[in-house]
Amino acid sequence: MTDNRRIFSLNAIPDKPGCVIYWMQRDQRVMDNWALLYAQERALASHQPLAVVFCLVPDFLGATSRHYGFLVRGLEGVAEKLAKFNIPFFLLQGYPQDVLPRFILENEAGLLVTDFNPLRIPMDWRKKIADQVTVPFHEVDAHNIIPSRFISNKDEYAAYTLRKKVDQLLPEFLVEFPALLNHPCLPGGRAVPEIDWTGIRLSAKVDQDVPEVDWVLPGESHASAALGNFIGQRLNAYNSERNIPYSKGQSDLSPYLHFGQLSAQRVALEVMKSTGDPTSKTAFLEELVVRRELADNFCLHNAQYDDFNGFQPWAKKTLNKHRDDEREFLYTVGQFEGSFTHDDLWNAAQKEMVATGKMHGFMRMYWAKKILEWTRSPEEAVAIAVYLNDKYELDGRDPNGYAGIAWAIGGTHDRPWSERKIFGMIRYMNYAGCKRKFNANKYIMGIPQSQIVNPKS
DNA sequence: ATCGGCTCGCGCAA
DNA sequence: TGCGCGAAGCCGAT
Repeated sequence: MTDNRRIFSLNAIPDKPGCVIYWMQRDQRVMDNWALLYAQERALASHQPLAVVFCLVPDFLGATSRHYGFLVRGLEGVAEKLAKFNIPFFLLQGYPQDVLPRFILENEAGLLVTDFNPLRIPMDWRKKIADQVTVPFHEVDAHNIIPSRFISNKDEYAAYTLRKKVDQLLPEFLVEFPALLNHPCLPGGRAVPEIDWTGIRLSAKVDQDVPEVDWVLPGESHASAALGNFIGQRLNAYNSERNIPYSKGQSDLSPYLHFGQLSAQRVALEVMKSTGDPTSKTAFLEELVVRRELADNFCLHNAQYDDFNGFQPWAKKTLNKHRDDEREFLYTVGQFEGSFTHDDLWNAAQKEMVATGKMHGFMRMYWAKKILEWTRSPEEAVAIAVYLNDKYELDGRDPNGYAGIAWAIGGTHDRPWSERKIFGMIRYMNYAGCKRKFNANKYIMGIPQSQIVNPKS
């Protein structure tokens, strides 16, 4: 049974007979998916068919072919896998509010289920759908181990305030998943369509200037293999290697977690089961659980999560005080995008992101803090960091990215430090500090070359 | 090499 | 009301 603390009603319509539809959004996988499990549970209880639907929006929130390719190839695997469970998959093209209500009517649905996403646009879609449909509409948090709406009803001040709640609740929520069952009946109203996957990829009206990458292969079977590889090969050294940007010490699972092709709960279960250095396991689980779920909490409760106005009062005050400080270097967004700063370490991090779709976690902090230092205002810095992150990172448009940028530029979830130019009391980082931690030149020399097509001017 | 101070707000203990 | 504490910081003193 799905824990009812995972479920949130998006409208007050009472139960109705009819098939169950899972509108898949953020959690694009068949296994280990609480939203799908709940939808099947409800369908079986009322002897009804179950269908999964995904709405592919025409411009996908400014995503590029890099993201679109990863998404669509992953969905192709979802459709194949669902078919083995006798669950049909429908791909609707258009905005949810334009295509989903009609689909629900045509299939004479009795219940609509979706997954959880705290970001502005998906939240707005949910609201529009809730206003239009005449069936009960339930959201299931399939992304967080401890459901975001349940663990806290406010914008947590720092990691330690959420960590306490995580430590307390984790044993209740970090449980094995029940098996998805072969579904006994198919919806009668509508034939399961053949989907022209290649045609969909080629016809997408997305930015074609950022190519797909080949170091990380999309889909939940590749995600599962990547998890096994990390636990078997690299988890043991995670604590000592994770902040060395050329050492492959990180899990590299974030693209899978972002697209929901891998469940964080599955990752946590497998890491807990593994034998290995306990310090590494603890350090990894801190990032996977506390940091990741803190980012969802931040976006859920702070509507201005990608904006200067969303910073803490002390941070806004100190940044305001230093608005007119002299900047030694000023760059345009195009100069940042093309890696044309005076700082070879910064340029290397930017090139890594452009070429691979994943900048090393430690470098993301340095990268964002330098954008603050080299632009005219914190507003401009946030806008540039968000633009570049969302365009090039495979895990762009994710709460983790917004929380990370707010941490680096706006001191969110961090503490004040001693006052200095431009930064005020926001934690400072510099080149010398990086050199103390790792061989900066080795990182710079190891970055693949990349080409920017049509940078912003 | 290691340690404390930097500075603010929280949440808990007293 | 006091006190401990906080993602990766830096800097200066020992």
